[in-house]
Amino acid sequence: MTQTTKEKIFFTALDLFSKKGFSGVSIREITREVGIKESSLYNHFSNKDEILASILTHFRGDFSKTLPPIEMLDHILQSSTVEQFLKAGHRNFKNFMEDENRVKMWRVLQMEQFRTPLAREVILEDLFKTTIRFLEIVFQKLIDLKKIREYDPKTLAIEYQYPVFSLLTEYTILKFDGKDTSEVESRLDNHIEFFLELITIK
Amino acid sequence: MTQTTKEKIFFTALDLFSKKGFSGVSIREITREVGIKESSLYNHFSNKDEILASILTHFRGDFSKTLPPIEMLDHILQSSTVEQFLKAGHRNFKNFMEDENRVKMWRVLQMEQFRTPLAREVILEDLFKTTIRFLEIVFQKLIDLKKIREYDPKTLAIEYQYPVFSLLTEYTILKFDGKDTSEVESRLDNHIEFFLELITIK
DNA sequence: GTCTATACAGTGATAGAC
DNA sequence: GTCTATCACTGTATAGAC
Repeated sequence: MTQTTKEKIFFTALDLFSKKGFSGVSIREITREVGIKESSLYNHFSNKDEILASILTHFRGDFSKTLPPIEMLDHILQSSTVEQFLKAGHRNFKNFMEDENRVKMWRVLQMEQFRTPLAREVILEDLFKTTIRFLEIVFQKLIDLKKIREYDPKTLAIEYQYPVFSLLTEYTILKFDGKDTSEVESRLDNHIEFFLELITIK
Repeated sequence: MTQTTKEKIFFTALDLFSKKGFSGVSIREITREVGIKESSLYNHFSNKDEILASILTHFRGDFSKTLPPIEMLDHILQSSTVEQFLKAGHRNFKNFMEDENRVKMWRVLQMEQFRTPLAREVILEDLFKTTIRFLEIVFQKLIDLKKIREYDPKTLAIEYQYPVFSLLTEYTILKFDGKDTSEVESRLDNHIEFFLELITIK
């Protein structure tokens, strides 16, 4: 639990950025919280923008580990039912977002999306494109395995994943205000049930 | 086309906020662009926060006009097919977002969602809740009219609308970078087709 | 790797003349 | 309703001692 000064700066900045936005937080405020002088910060980060870039890159690295590698897919898909697979994916992502630092990174990503090109890249490439491409492969394989009905795999990927993104947006806002999230969570369960029913061969 | 000073301040602030975020824009920058002195701005808005509140309230009012009043629903639903109804709604919203000021307000909303309680309220209440409640009533009526298959209307509302929100997020980012949006647009068309196929009585 | 000291332009906002 | 003048403070960043 012993943090280096650089780590302290990183997590303090993450916390403040996620509440007030990048431009709403000053170097003075970060260093005051960390307990060092402004000038000391520049021994660890060359400027304020580099702290933000470091946060976004960190999120990117973390997120890339949530999807199982394509090589393992065949094995996973053969040894589990579609329901098990989708629910495991759901649990997996839920675990990912249960880390409060990930939630903070998500908020920073949302707030910086029109100010920072890297934020847009992470949203478009990592969140949207990579996830959809992965699911497209999954559904194609499930069709080949005759585990689900024949359907355009990309359409299935979008119909499955896009509601999840919106539900996550709603969830994050509710959580931020400390409001009840049980309805959104049951909507997500409901969505998965609905989708399973839809693709199941009868 | 003759704008009052207050309007000039409003639209200049909207433009700048939508690019740099609220905290990234100074009163000086706004007034320089408008062509007045800083002190003159305070004759029209009591402070910087009031300009933001005015922008969010404006969006709220505009958006509330996009959904037809419930009293007219019976007439509309009886005199059109489900396909016509959904596609008209789509066109309607597309027109709404073709106004560049609305796009800017949307961006401000996204960026301010964790800094400004009013932004969260607009997203949760106006965008999510009101839209879903409206669609829930629509689908219930369509079921009663035997125009679509029997299904939980709230689930249908969510399955229809939530992908639209995500597609809109993606669309807005692509537009901001001046990138090609034709794929996202065809995904939206595809989603509507998919959903229509799903609820149609065969 | 931390500190003190310093630079200096930019911040939101107000008082009061015209 | 606009201006000039001014306020006290905050912004990022650097130089150089320890």
